Amino acid sequence: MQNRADPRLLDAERLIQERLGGRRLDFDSMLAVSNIYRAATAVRRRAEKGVLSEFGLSWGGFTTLWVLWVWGEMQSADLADECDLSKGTLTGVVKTLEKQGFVKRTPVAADRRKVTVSLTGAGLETIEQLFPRFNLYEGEMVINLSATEKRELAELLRRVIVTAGSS
Amino acid sequence: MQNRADPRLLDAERLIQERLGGRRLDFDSMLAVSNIYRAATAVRRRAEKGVLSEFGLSWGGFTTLWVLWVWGEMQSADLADECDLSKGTLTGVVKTLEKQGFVKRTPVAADRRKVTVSLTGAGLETIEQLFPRFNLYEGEMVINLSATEKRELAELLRRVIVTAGSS
DNA sequence: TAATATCCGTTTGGTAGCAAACGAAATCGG
DNA sequence: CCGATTTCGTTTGCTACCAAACGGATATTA
Repeated sequence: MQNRADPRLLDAERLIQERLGGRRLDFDSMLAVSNIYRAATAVRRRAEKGVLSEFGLSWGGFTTLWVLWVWGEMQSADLADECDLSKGTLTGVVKTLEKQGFVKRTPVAADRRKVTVSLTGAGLETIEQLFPRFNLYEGEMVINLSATEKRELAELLRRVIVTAGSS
Repeated sequence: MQNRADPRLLDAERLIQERLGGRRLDFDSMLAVSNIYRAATAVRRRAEKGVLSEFGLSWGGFTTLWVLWVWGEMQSADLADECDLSKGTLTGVVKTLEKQGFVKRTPVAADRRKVTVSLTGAGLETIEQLFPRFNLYEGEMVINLSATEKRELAELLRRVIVTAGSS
């Protein structure tokens, strides 16, 4: 374990080990989990400040647009699920996107409790313009990883998602 | 690349490739970045629903308590920095923690613009009880990773943090 | 088929989070 | 010194997010 590889982040980690080293703690898991969260925050902030703000979109708004683009028209509950948002939150996100003209809601005739959400023309145009640029940002953020490392990272995270997600 | 390793998550990924495959996109980066975010959400939710809610703490509140535990009394700006929160957000988190009696704010005599934040006795007791349990949760969430893989994951994420964080 | 239970999206009430404006306090320049 | 600038933490206004309560619509069952 080359523990001195990156001088920028490990100082704090070493301090923590000194402070808490007396206790029987699982440092490997601690560092893995806390870095997941820190990385996610950094990535989100960068994307929001960069591309997304130009289009007036939050991370959640972008995700919703993107899911609708890939999957097409969707029922509200499924959309919430796919976007990994509670249904209450999704209502708000869709409301905002509707105001912006990116999305439209359509009542389902067969079951009047239900609603489907779909992209408008403007929404489609926006996501088609936006996504390639977003993807460039993604590339920048993992620029220090080789292709193999990216796949490795994705695979390791996949396992965490499965474990942590099955609450 | 064994792309069929985990049947649970890859279906959507394959669909995406089918839908977007015609475009010249960087899928490796896309999957790495989006999995970072999904993993972070899963991890946070699980921790909040599990241990943290028992102590009436949010993720941010926990982080703040933890940082104060490791680093000791801190000035507000440094604390915000270390917790990776804006100073405005930190004011709110500290206000909540203060209400709960976990933390106290002390004006700095030498510079009356400044304030230091520190754990109260109850705060210290709480984090000392809480952290080992939180750490067990962390362990559970990466239970499907070997020790080497955990360190690998932490290291890959460290590089992402450095790149994405230097905005 | 009427009462009950379940299901669906929205609303509500709360915390969290950010950026930008703010006001008080310290520092700097002349 | 004294005015202008910078540096703090807080406040403000906004979006996002969740859980739980809600109310209308559909299913179930007796």
